[in-house]
Amino acid sequence: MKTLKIPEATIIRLSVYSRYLTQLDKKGIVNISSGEIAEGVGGSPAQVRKDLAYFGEFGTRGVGYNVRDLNQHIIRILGLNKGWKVVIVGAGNLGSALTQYKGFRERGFEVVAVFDNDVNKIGLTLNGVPIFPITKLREVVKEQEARIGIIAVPSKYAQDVADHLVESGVKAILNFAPSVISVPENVELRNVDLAVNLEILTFNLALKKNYD
Amino acid sequence: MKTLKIPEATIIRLSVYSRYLTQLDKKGIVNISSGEIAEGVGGSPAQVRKDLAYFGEFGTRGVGYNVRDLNQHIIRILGLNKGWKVVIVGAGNLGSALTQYKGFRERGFEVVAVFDNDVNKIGLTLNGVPIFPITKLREVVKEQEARIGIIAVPSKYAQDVADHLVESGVKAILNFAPSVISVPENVELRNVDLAVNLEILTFNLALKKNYD
DNA sequence: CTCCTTTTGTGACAATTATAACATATGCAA
DNA sequence: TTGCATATGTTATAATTGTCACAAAAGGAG
Repeated sequence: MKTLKIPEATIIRLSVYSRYLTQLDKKGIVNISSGEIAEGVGGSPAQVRKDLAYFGEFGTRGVGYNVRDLNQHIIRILGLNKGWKVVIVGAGNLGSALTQYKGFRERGFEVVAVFDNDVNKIGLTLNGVPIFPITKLREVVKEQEARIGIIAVPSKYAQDVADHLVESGVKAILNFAPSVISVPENVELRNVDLAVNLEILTFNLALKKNYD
Repeated sequence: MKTLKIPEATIIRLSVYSRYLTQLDKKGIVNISSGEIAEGVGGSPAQVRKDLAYFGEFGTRGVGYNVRDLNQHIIRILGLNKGWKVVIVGAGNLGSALTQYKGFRERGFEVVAVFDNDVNKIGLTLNGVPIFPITKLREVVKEQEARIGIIAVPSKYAQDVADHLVESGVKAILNFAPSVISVPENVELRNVDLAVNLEILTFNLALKKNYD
């Protein structure tokens, strides 16, 4: 179990495995093989085993894996057993949708606050999550001990918001604004560019010329 | 210019370059070097040149690239010059947000319709985009010649919606539901799992143990 | 207890992707 | 026109990631 240099693709797959295992667990399935996992998520058995092998030995030779047990291991590997608190900046369409997104809670994330400048929104709640003015960011982050910030504001404010988040003590940022932002290297940053995903699709369509 | 086997990472970067070039163009900047692009998007000059080299020679040695010209080339490479029409299935929080997301239009995508089962939503519009019942999917897709479908429904309906989209003639699907779905191989599929992105962040935080 | 089947974990190999180095082309100045 | 500075395009090299094959371990049957 050497923990250095894990491919990001492996992390993404582990996340998918975990989701799948959660499903199986709910169905009452107890045991599963790498081959069945591969089939369930669309991959190869060898890949599944290799991904897991980065972190230890979780199966039994000749038998396979215990669904719940393996899922617990993956959840721990991904750090999801810590109950992360998340703040979202931007209560527009996207910010509101993310705040109410059930998929976050299901995976152990709790959105504790949303921030916006719009005086008409401040004081309201989204699904029970309070909307604060941006000026309260630092205070709330400290008080709630939130470690993750999500940026859901227009591009031109993204860097500014990122700076505020960093200054407030957030350790990881998920940026939905389609702009390049920079943060200190002790802060994790990930960009989700919604348009880019469509562009990859159109590139492939254009390449294969099968769009009509 | 051999068009085979382009790394997906290259496509993602091209998309980012293009966004950056659009910014520069608006600022009136005419020329740029691979080094400046690299600095602007956070990469290396060699990487920028290599990415472009997959598709041709767009620069002038000793000089650099013409901003607008290069951007046009990339836009063409990504297939964005075709004015793609998009339908979104699911008018919940996420579907609504995506429908009104300005970033799509800025990159040449037009959301022409949203579909939902909720009778209270049908007939309404989101930012001018009409909401139809799912039963109208095929008809609208055909009529509008939409080629891209976005899935923004709960996981358990995702596969079903995907089947409907494929049956309606859509050639590419962007799936926001956190579930594994399958489509015929002549249909492009891409998954955007919002929780996975947070999980990659927490994995890195957990690894570095710098979250407190 | 031994053999046989099954499925893991791993080490060797192959493919892919990124980095670096360099030769080539361009523009400018003298 | 020649030489120099600059920045591209490309080839070679390195690093990373994925695939494959197989030995090792477990469980069950005889």
